[in-house]
Amino acid sequence: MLKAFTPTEESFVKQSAKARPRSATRGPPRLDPSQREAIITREAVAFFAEHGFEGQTRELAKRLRITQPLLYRYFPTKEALIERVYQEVFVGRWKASWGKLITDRAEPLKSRLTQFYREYAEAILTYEWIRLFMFAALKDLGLNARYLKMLRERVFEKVIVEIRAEYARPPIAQLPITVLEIEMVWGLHAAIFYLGVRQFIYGMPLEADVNSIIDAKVTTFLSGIRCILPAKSRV
Amino acid sequence: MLKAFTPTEESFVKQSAKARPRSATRGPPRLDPSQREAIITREAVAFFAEHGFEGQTRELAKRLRITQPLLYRYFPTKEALIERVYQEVFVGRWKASWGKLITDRAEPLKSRLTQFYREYAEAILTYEWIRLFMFAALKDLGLNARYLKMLRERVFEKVIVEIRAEYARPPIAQLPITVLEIEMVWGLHAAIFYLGVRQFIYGMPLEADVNSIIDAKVTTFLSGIRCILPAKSRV
DNA sequence: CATATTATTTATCAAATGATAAATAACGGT
DNA sequence: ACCGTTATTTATCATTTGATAAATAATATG
Repeated sequence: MLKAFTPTEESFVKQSAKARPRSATRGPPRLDPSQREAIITREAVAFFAEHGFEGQTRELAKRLRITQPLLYRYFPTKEALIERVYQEVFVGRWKASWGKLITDRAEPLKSRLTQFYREYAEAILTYEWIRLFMFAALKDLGLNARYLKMLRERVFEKVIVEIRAEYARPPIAQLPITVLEIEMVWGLHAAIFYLGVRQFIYGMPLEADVNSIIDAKVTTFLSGIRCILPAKSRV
Repeated sequence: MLKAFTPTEESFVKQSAKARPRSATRGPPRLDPSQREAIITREAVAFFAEHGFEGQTRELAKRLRITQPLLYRYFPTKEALIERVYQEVFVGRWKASWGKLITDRAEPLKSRLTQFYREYAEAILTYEWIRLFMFAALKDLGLNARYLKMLRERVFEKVIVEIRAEYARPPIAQLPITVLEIEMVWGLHAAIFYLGVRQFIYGMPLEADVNSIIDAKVTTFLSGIRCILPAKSRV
């Protein structure tokens, strides 16, 4: 049974003039294509996050209160819809401001890192992001390789550059990033990501506040990384 | 032991007397049921680890060089086969000796922890274990909830008990395990598990030796946990 | 109101997929 | 060497599932 559509949903979109009292069991009438597409995308994000990409188009359509062939008016294939979901979540939730946040030496290093990881955690520690990322990673290595390459370039390497500068170590142009350094940053990243795994894949609610955990992890990270930085440059 | 036979393939099993030169394109003839079942299980572990549990029985059969209906002679349903895979990997690779290893106070605490996590890492940091665990977790929360409950009881709590004892803190019967304590142990566990995620889900080879990483993580863990242990008991 | 446009549905296809039943053939016992 | 047992295959079913084409109906426009 189609549960009578909710007020919070798309019910009021495009109910322009006549306040048409549609038959209650029926979905909304002819929506504007751009609206419909947005609605489909939004629901697809939630749907595939829950069921994985093997989730069936018919079930997705049912959740949308539309028929399954209508999906194919907006997306040529299921794969195209999934691609759109990727864009929406992995690209759309990346904040362009993060690069400058990390490298803004007007702020103390620790507060920059804390701030960045708080924002990053807020972006990725969601049911959708974590599960979709894991589903995508298990499905094919390509997508995640791209994402993690970006993460390394835009975050990991920048973080190490800043740390080197902070502690007066040789710049990476002079002494390339070491395995130990990158491993430390991976460790910090892993700790935060794993909070999402615990919550949204293992289904175990976190007992502590995320921001406190992040603050603690960043502190530990910074105190730990001093031990493995390369020797000071003797200028 | 099931894996006792055959270095590489099932080719030589049961080629008893006559050394029958079967047509090369054909699979082996009538295998002993217990052997066949073991072979199917072994291949199913690899197959589902690669493709997830939506992997198709026909493709699995092809890899086994048998026909698909033969699978149903050994396992009533696909679900039963998956259940067997769970058993084989998650139950079968758990070592009963770990409990005593952790609590054996004849050994120093640090070497006990290092030894345990080295052995545990050796068991779970495999393509099969990591991916199957993640597939299972994403599919339904039930299985992993069971596993993680076991992990908490048989490892996490024991570790905290040992640490409390080592540093002369109140026993957990007197002062229950705190959120911070369990969070620290989770963190250590996460770090090790994430090594597997990087390798086998993200497809990024590790640049450092696993044992060295574990030693370092255990060291960091032990130095970090002293700060968050409850106050000493004043007896 | 009449008509064109098009968002949406209905009907349906073809391939995939888990599962079953009957036919076949390899092996062991006598 | 024969024969019964049974491991294995062949043939096939019933759903499921991504996708397409045609029919329907809501909206805009004149």
